[in-house]
Amino acid sequence: MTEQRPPEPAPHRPLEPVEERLWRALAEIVIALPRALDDGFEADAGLSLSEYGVLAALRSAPDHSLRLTALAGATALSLSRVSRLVDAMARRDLCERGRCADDRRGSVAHLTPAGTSALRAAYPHHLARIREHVFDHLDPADLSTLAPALTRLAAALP
Amino acid sequence: MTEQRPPEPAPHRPLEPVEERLWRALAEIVIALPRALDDGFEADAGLSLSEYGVLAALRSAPDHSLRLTALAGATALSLSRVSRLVDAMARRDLCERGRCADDRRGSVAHLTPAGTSALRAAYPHHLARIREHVFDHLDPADLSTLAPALTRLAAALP
DNA sequence: GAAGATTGAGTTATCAATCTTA
DNA sequence: TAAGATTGATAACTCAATCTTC
Repeated sequence: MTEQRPPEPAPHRPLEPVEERLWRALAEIVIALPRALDDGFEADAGLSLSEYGVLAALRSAPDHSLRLTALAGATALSLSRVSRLVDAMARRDLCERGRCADDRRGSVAHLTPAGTSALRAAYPHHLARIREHVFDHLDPADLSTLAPALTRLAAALP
Repeated sequence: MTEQRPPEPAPHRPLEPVEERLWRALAEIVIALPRALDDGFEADAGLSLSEYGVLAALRSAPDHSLRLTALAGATALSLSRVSRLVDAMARRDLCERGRCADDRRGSVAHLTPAGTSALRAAYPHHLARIREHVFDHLDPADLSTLAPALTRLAAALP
């Protein structure tokens, strides 16, 4: 009975100190960063962060249009959230809804000129808050480690 | 007129490509990670992530008690959210409310034995999800860069 | 039956106003 | 006046059920 075991079953191994520190920081970031970024942005820009995300996703899509499912994927929002959000934004003429040509189940959101203007007007405010709350506190030398690591993390999320 | 200008006023300088990649990943993480961690955790553990955070904060506090403002700080939740959450948890006997001895404005939350049990029972589930959604996707060699960088980021949040 | 989308119902989170004590 | 906390109103968000089309 001298059979060798692996150190410990992976899912139950407690966090190492460095993992614990990372986890605490990440937990605080996911809770507090959206609040910090949103705080004042809506007042300055007339858009919530989610609305900004929708406009930005449409802006960079072919024909400035996306099906709702694709929009949900691009913004990481849930489909039902996107459906309601696009409704509200269409009422404010930031985008318009349409039916999908080749698949009649589909709904498409399309960027309007007013939406383009709103996005352009909001951009400097958005940028300023990202710098203020994120990049002003990061060492430029760390970016080349952080970017791929966080990208892998994000890619693994459902 | 050959006067030299700084490259550009900092708050308006657009994101560098590496910054853009980092920002996109971070944006996805703050939106999708809480969902991913919460998904199933409540069913497995009988606690929401916020409730888990409250219990964990109380557990590591002197006398297993914290004033609500301190609890809000420790969990990164808003004070009003904490007030309601502690109410709901007290109804389930996970913690109890008390008045502060030396400052009669203050409310204190105190961990109960049932709260301690719930925390202990939830811990392995919590740990498993953190490993599954975070550390399984990070290179251990990056941790020593990531941990301090994210800690600085978190520390700068309001 | 499965995919895309919508909707009703319920939960979670925030804001502003308020109350009490310092 | 300010700090700690609570609460009513409201917005954001999710879940499950549903409808339509594939």
